[in-house]
Amino acid sequence: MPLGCVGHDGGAMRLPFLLSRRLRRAARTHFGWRRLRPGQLAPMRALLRGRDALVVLPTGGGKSAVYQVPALMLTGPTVVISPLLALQQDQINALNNRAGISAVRVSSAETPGQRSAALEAVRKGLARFLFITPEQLTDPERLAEVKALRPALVAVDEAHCISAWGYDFRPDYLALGRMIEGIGRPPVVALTATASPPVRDDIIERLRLRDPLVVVSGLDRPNLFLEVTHCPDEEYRWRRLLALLREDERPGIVYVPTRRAAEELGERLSSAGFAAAAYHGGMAAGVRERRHEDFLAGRIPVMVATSAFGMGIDKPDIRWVAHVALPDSPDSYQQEIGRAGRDGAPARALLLWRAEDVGLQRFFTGGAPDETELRDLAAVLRTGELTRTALRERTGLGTRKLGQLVGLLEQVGAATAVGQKLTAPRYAPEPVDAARAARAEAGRQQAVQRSRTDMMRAFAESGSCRGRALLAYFGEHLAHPCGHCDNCAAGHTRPMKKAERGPFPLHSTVRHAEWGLGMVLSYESDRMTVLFDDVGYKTLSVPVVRDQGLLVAEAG
DNA sequence: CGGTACATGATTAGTCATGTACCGGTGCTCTAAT
Repeated sequence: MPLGCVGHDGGAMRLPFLLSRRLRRAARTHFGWRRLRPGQLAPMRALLRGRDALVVLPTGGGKSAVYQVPALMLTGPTVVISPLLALQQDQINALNNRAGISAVRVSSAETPGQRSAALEAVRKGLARFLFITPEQLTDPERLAEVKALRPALVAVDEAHCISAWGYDFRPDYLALGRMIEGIGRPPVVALTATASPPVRDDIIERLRLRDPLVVVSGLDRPNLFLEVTHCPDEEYRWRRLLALLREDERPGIVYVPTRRAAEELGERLSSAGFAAAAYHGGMAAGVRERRHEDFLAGRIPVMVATSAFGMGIDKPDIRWVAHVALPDSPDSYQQEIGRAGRDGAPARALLLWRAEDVGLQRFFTGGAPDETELRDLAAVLRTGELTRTALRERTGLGTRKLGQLVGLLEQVGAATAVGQKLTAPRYAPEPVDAARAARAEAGRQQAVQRSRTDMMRAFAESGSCRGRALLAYFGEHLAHPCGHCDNCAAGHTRPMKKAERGPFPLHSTVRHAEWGLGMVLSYESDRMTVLFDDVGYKTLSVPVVRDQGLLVAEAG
């Protein structure tokens, strides 16, 4: 057992100074880290005291340390819930390379024998970290095995996946809160590099965090120069990309919206004499792995990729990130450009966009779910407890669609999980009402997603400080121009005067007759941006708001 | 939702306008055939 193990009620827990000292000592002894930043220490102290935490720290800001250091001071193993097997493997290797620390995992990549060996190692105290995916925890047996290990801490890595993937892609993410309760509900820490206010709310609600300490730091990246160019056509976009490649050092990442674009642009760049390769989710696992490694090792200096290339790229010297299409949201944009310049040296983020790019994002957002399919599914759920396979047979729905519809019905109280089976809860609404409510819920989610795309476009079209606009989106206020964007460099931006602040304080709550409650995020010349719970981000004219009394201040 | 690719038709030689089919991201897991 490592030095300085403590229970949640240890006397020293109440003294922040002593606690910080012990955390620093543990960080030095076990990991060789000489200092911890305030954004790391505060959540670590919270966890040791038994309090939940949500930590938003940029890539390379030492997120893993936030759970790893307290993990070694607690009397029990830490369960790390992490979305990608490749990412898990990297983290496990990193931990196992430290003397005296051992991490294992349970996933589809292990044989049943290896899985029980891993659990046994944790049970005996030989391994301190157990890595696992949400999908594994849907198995009640697996859940019970993990619970029996009596974990002292749960870390949810890349927690924004709950919001980004839970609703339509990996539905098991939505049930994480219940699963964590199922393994005994120790303190929980959620970690991510980027989370706008609605995403934070989603994480807190979905994980069922209790009064979490929320720590957001380092969203502004002064060494990252933000540039946006509107491209009237594809030819112009290509020429601007070539100019970037000729001017700038490697390595760099070009983000494209489709798999085909990744392959085609990769080829085209190679033919133009650049050492470029493509990366997307449709490639064979072996090829993907090799390209990932080659990029990390510097053998592929330019990667042309879809959003599949991202999490787990632990490379400090990426000199630029270019977007050859408008990202679906500032959330994705921030996440993707954040991979550049992690070493602190100057780096560029170049967005080459066309208005035509928006259509694809609209498609990805999806349309309204079918009312009849929802109603039929809701009715079938009322007949008893059924597996997903049985549900697919009874309704004729595909795996993917079934997952989406079940997720929606769960949210309106018309579906619930019992072990691995699904059914309607006791007081479930009538199928007709359930279907209507589920459609409304889907509509709300899609409205919020569309508003994110609108904000991304507004960011691209903006003639004001981009750093400030991006931070405002994430609910942070920057009084001065950022000084690291094209508009600042062109001298278009200046500090905000008091008079430019509008009629409501920043971050105060307001009510709109139609859109309901919202939070004031920013003022920019005579426009203001408000984030509404039900419809997402909206930009309003301050004079109109003033003259027509569109918004009313609300307490809270 | 909107772009691209290709077909069609009006015409008498290649081109152009219009119509239409098709496509589009992110990963876990288990199973069955080699």
